[in-house]
Amino acid sequence: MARMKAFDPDDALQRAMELFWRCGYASTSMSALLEHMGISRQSLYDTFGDKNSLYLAALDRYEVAFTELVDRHLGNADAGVPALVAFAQVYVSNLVLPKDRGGCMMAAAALELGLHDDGVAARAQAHIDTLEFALKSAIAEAQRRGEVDASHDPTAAARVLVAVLSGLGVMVRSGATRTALRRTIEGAINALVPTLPS
Amino acid sequence: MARMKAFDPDDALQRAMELFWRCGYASTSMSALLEHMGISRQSLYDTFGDKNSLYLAALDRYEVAFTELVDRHLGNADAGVPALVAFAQVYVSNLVLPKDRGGCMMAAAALELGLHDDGVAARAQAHIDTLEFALKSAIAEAQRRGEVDASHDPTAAARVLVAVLSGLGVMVRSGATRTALRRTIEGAINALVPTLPS
DNA sequence: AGCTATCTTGACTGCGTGGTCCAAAATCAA
DNA sequence: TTGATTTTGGACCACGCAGTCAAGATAGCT
Repeated sequence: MARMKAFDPDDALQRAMELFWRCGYASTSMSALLEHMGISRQSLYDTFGDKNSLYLAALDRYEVAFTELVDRHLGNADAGVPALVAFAQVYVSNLVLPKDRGGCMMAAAALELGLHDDGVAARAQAHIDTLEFALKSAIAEAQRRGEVDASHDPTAAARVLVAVLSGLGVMVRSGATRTALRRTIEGAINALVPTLPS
Repeated sequence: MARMKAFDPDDALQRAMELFWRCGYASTSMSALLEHMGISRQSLYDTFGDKNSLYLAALDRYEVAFTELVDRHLGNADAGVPALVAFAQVYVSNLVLPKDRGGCMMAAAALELGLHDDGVAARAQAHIDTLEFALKSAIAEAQRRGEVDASHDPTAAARVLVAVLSGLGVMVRSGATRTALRRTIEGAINALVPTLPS
């Protein structure tokens, strides 16, 4: 037959995601992508199509990783408030860690393109729904386990938490420190899902 | 002397702000700005300098209008929970109204450029500080007036509310409806600043 | 009227863009 | 070896970009 692919498309996509994540869509040039992905121009277009397709693929890859993260922390049926707090910590770390204050790629995508690109808007909406459902489930489970007052509405609390987490993505790019983010999300959890004195 | 300026620089800047608001920085071309501002190329460069300066000026104009809005609702010394709720309503309207789901220009600016442009990051930080301070003051006043339990920490609550409001800007560009936004912010206020039964 | 400062129009310049194409080199299987 | 197929690199294209310049029209002032 013929020659095998010499580069790992998954690695290349990962690299593309990193650059899109840091610089957004419009400000990321194909030349910069080529350099950062470490493959040739021809290979890129053959494997991923045009810039838009590559971006959407990168966004999907981001979402897969995000969903895994959510599942790992909140997927278990017995995930209560401690799991929720742990998830929040990791979420903040992921916002701050990528090199330097990377923020949330999906939030950036929604703000930059959501208004004009239905594909991006749909993905952002799915992202939000995923997060809200996982949070709602965790809160409901916490109530079942008696950690949280049953009078709270898990859906409403989850909705607010999603907004807070989305807001952190904005704040981190405005220069907010890691501790500021942690204080914010901890304050939100304390107010929205107050643990009962046992 | 000489001929008077034939166009109103303030109007022109307002127009520029609208376009930057809707399309962001990188995706807004000077040609599009010329058309939307309704002035000639030369006038634009003479009056506002290059693209970056124009953007920062537009951002400043946005912030001035925003600060006025905040002052109008939360500036009075006797602004309590009702004023806070009213402000939230107007805030949501402003997110949704500009043509179609305009979102928050400052949030978009922070996400698109905050990482690479210190001027933008500083403005976004100032925006957040302004909002947080006004909210904190209103919450503290509400406590003084007995509307809210004094055990709450106004600073912490204000911080979370800022995050929620920032998050709304992300959600609206993901396709969230006006009612979804209102439910979210109302849920946040109810949880963070619960009005005492009188 | 004459002067002067501004506005408008349109052409122009580099430059960077996304995207295509080609050819040589490299690598696999038969 | 041969043939198929991918990789790489560079050349190339049309286009849009931000920004500049010059010439002419227009308006206020003395």
